[in-house]
Amino acid sequence: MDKKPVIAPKGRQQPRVKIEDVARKANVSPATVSRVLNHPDIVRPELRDRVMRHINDLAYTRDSAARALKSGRMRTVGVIVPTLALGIFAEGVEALQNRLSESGYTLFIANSQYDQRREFQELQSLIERGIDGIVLVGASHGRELRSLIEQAGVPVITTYVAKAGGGIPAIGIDNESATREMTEYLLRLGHVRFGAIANVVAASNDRSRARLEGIQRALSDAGLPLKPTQTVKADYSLAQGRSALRQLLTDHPDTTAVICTTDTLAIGAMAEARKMGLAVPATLSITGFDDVELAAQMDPPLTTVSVPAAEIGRGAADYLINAIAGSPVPRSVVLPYRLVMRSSSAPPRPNFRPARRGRSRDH
Amino acid sequence: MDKKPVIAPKGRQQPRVKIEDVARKANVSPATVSRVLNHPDIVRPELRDRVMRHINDLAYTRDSAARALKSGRMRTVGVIVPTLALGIFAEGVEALQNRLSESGYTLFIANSQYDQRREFQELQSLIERGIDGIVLVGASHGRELRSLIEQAGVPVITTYVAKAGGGIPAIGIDNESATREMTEYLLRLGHVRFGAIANVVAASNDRSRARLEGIQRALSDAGLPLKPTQTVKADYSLAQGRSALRQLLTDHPDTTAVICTTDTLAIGAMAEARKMGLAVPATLSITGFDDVELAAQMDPPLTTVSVPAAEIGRGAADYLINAIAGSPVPRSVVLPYRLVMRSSSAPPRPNFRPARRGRSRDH
DNA sequence: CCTAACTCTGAAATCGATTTCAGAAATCGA
DNA sequence: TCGATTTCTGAAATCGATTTCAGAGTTAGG
Repeated sequence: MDKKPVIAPKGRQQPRVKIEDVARKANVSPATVSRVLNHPDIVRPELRDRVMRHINDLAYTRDSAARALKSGRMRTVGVIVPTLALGIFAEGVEALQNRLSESGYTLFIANSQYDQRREFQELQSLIERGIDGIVLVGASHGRELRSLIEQAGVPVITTYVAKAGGGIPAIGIDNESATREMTEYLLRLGHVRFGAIANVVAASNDRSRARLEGIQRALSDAGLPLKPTQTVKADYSLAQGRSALRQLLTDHPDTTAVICTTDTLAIGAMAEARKMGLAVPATLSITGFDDVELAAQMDPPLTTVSVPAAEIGRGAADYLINAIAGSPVPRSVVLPYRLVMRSSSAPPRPNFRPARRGRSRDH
Repeated sequence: MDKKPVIAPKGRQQPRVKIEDVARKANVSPATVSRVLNHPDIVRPELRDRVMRHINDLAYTRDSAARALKSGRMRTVGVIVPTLALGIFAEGVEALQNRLSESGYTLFIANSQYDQRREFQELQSLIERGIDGIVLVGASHGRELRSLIEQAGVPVITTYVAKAGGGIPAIGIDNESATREMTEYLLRLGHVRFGAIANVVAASNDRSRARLEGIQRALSDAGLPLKPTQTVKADYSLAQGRSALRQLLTDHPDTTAVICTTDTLAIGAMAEARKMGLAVPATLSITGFDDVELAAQMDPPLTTVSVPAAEIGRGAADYLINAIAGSPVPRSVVLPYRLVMRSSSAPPRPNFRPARRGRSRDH
């Protein structure tokens, strides 16, 4: 007689209430229930309330699959980051998610481990899922990835960089310019013997590559081009920062300033410097990039570049929300970075000093 | 007259290739194409290859909405973490995502900012999305949240804790036992004047609360119960670790061991200790919890408890995949933590030393 | 009081893939 | 060679919500 199983064997206990159930209870058609939910203003208030009551009574929620199928919109956005282990990305993703959530979107997350092939696969999976928008990191993507995006016709934005090729809009900072400024600052302090530690091992890490280029350019412009051995490549671990510094100082013991493309590397370098008995900044100035929470708490506090990760995340969310809605969107957004001068950097020891306007500290 | 806009204003350019298109090209029925994709083994190899070729030619991908509608499975899992800013959660989420991805699942991510109301809202949104499984953090959840889960009939698992109430399975470590062991270790070293710094400000942070209880229990058992002023409550920031230590030492200048419920707090405490001119571990032993990457790189390296975050993430993924498939699943999984003794902890200065078997270091 | 102009609601088609059911083709044994 | 299995494929129903189209009901104007 009654069709409801007394107790479902294992799976869903209730067969899930559907729009038709609500319609029957409320003595209206499914169409009306749908209207109540989607266009409340075109339903007679009295009727609307009655239907609403039954919706609540039955705790009805519409099936998003059916909804998506009919409407063609999933109300879903995907993001692919290299890794979540880096606070800078975690922060951006968190901001992204928060903003999307406010607008009724949900965020799919995936990570590529700095591997372009994996990025492509994850993107494929996301597109199959019917996402309405996609957030990427950086400008270096395979061409097949770009064509996949284009073919799918999904709005996309790439983050943490100021511009990306292939007509993809970007939101982020000008990485090269940031390290260029940082390098110029160190030059002004009077440094002449530089070293760079860059996590450019991963092919897709164009942020660090741009940062390295910023360093190189500034130094070339100053007539102090970096020799290959003055640049140590690393991945993004703290331990690599340590070994990189060791190697750098082995090759160039007289280095007075080390510029790292990441705070993690810089913190590793500082740890190693301490272990080697080198005073920072008296003997060696060290700078980082990202301004992670720890940077300010180091001893000495780390000079670095602050990246507005949360703002990038929010901006990416806003961009996609607008793009999906068909609203006009900016081509690209360049956000300001901020050089944070702390005490891990100082003029070099008064030795040979071609400083233009460096003030000596411990004269 | 004609309803189709000549050129889509902005959105999808191609009408998206559907299964029927593939079927027509390949001269088979949609059913066969579907079978090729879902049960390749029941289709004649020759035919299967032919269909496959056309699938690739047309770059066909099935519409997940339609798929989900028909099958009732979204192949989607949701996770709600307090925050991604903590490496320990980011690591777990990353492992979770990787494992899910291997099995064709996609991960929805949301964060609660340690707010139970927000957690509930995010869960609601995820459930409306039709997720097949949900991952939570910790055991403290509102009862309405639990009933929502139950009513939705969605498999759930909670993480980073050894057990949770309300019949919810858990995968994680025994937090209380871990700090109890840590405290006992410090007792064995000969410490008698303890302090604790715990991030128990957020009501929902039962991990840190359990850790604090572990400390308290061990000390009570040793006849050295912690006074209220020997416990400083904090949130999860590094800066709070600093101020907490300062406050602790203001109230109890003779403290010789400080146990923190988080590495972040411990690192903050170490920074402050250094600033105050206190030698670690000679004057003050400090311990943390989580074993973040930085812990090992500190000076001195931090004694802490290693939490298998990646394993937790993977385990949660496996649990849900099985639960969704209807396979038998374990009730709960308790993973081993690992006490990592590094040099931030040592016997107290030879002062008054009731050590049972502490070896003196600098005799 | 009757028709015109609206407003509101319901029936039914639709989105795209999956799967049951049954029939066609192929394989096998006699 | 013929019928009995077995294997494989296709037609059609189905998942649940949305939305068009048209008709029912209501109000207003003449």
